[in-house]
Amino acid sequence: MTLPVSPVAVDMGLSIEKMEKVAFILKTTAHPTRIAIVQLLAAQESLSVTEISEKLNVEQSLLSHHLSGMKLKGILSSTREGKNIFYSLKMREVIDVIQCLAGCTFL
Amino acid sequence: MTLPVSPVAVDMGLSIEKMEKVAFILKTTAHPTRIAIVQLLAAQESLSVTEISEKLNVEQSLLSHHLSGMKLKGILSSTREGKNIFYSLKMREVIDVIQCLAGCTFL
DNA sequence: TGTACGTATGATAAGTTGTTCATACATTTG
DNA sequence: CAAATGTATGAACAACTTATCATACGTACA
Repeated sequence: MTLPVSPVAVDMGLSIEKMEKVAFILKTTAHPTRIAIVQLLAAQESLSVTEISEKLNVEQSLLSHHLSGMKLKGILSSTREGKNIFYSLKMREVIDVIQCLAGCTFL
Repeated sequence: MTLPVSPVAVDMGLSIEKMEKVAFILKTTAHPTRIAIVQLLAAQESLSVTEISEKLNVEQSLLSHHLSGMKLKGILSSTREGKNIFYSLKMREVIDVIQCLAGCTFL
């Protein structure tokens, strides 16, 4: 899981540490449901769990697991408003990452 | 693993199918060693397994598994030259994906 | 206060990925 | 053709991720 540190590897633009962080973010995003969540929140500023659940047709508990994981890892943020919890995109860069790949003609 | 298809979900910029493909590529890239491989091949055009193994200080067999996975998934390509096999980057878009995230100030 | 609604959490099952090791295959060279 | 070198492969296991279920928590409102 971690890259063995070698003197040579360090000299490569990205530090070992940064590669690990990038991998971490990629991993956190690498799932169809989570990509859909990002897409939704790229267009909407913020949405409640129920709204997301309905739009994506994903069961509440499973969605909640995805959302809290993404929050934990800094991709989303959330605030409560009464009974609802609204999620929104914190790390907006992931939109670009997805757009970049989505733009590939061969996909 | 797959996103349940709902009429609403379909109307979101990226099709379900495309989200799955994007997720697939992200997953294939989401590992420190594989990010390092991409970084190396972004700078070098092509490198043999031994060269990569030495630069990254990763054991031959493990590296081979990573490389053939990435090849299978269309990210790398390879050609034999004598005893050596040279790998190079086929899907160059992944460079941008990594660069994009690597550029995040907060990482 | 109790009931309903929205959301989170924890356990567990199921599936996938990463690692290691031993071994096999391909190519070159003696 | 045997030995050496470079690379791939497959099995076995460990580590992680995803999905599901039951249940708990927080808030509003009768």
